[in-house]
Amino acid sequence: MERSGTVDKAVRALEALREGGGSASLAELAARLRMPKATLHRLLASLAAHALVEQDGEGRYRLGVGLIRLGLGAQGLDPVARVAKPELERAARAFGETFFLVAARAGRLVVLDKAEGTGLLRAAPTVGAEVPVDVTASGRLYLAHAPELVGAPCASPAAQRAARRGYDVNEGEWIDGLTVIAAPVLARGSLHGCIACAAAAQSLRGDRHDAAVRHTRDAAERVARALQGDSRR
Amino acid sequence: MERSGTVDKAVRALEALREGGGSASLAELAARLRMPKATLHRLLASLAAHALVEQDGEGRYRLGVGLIRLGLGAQGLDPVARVAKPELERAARAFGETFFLVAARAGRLVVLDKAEGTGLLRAAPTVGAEVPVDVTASGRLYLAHAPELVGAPCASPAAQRAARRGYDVNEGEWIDGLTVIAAPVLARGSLHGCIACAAAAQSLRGDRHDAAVRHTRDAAERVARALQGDSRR
DNA sequence: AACTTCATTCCGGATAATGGAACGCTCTGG
DNA sequence: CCAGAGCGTTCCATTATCCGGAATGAAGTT
Repeated sequence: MERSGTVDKAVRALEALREGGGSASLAELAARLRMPKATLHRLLASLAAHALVEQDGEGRYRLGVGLIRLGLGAQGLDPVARVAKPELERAARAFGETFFLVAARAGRLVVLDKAEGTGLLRAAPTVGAEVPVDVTASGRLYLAHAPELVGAPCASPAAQRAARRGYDVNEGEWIDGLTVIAAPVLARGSLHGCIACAAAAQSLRGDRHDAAVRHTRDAAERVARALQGDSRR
Repeated sequence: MERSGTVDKAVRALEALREGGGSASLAELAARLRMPKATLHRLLASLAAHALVEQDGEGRYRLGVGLIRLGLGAQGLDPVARVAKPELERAARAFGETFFLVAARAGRLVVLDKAEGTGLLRAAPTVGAEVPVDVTASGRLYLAHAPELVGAPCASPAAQRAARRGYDVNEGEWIDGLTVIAAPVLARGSLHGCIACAAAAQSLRGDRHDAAVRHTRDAAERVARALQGDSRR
């Protein structure tokens, strides 16, 4: 697959700017990316013309509002993310913990959206971040229902058990102290994503655990029903 | 300011993909952008390598998850948007109408974030979209407090009146039937943005109008206080 | 099996990206 | 008050690489 070196460099600049957090000077960025200042400056000038990057009062560069428009556009055009958003917020408000949507895109599992809980101690996943397949509840549901979407040959016994039960639980396998409960969004015979509830392990004991399972499965089913009814593909 | 033609074309492709809504084939995109298919294909190959675009099962292109990460990253890194988000949601939930955040970026007014109301008839601004300066409440507040940020020489009398009052109202000047109430976020002696409440004109009569003003000014003040306290610039 | 339509690859030529060096500017400290 | 360091920005000869019409191969469609 033939590529364009110029575009590659421009995207690397955007990602470096994001990882840096806040703003970065041209010289800093050039050093981090090992690019000549002149080259980088030309790329940033084009990105700035479309507002994908901006410069503050005295020259430093940061990500621009054009990216917000494109990013929210991508989210809004995604059928699953669109119908899941209100359900995530509803669940987060009702239960007080963080709910998020995970789906397979380009062979990887990513967080498509989230609605954070209300507690002082709460899970805060990064939207857009990748999630591992092997050690997560969402990953196992994908292994069982659609292994080809995450580049896996077949499902493990544990994954098949989770699929039969209709949800899966992950207690500290992925991140120590974090419990995640995930339920599949199954519509028109295929898996469109997973709704997951994440919280500190202590917050999901006993009754709270059962309630979390209920809220998660309920939200996943609502999203599935909305997808069925939605005429748009 | 010297630019890179290659990067310009790549960004134009992204924006065309967003405006098209949903997905587009290579041939469609090439026709819309008047680019040779081979050229466009090379650009998209690079964008796809970074997940800024994706291809569905049979070749069609759409915006990718990498853009969601970059876009929400840009929003999360913006100090004003970050502290305003919970206040927007709180106000929208409490009052039931749409609240949004407007700020000047690169000499233009743009919607940085929003929280939609609950009614069936509700305002739904596009995050990232530009807002005119002359015919909006937020625009007048900018004219009065920081005309240089929106490329204007001086403030009109109407703008100065709005600034003295501490908020401004727009009834149908911008969009027929739409009433917007805006209040400035003033911190450390300068204007960082405007919190605005938007609804159908009929929904903001009498008591509701006064309540909307109260909620809007309250939210703006909370954001301002959060900005003062926040040590990060 | 002929035809259309699609994404993708090829390759010689010309364009436009490259990057080291120089510029103008604002600080900083002697 | 000026030398120096740092910044973003511009210059320009070189050449890497982007360009794009044409060719390819794989699906569908008639």
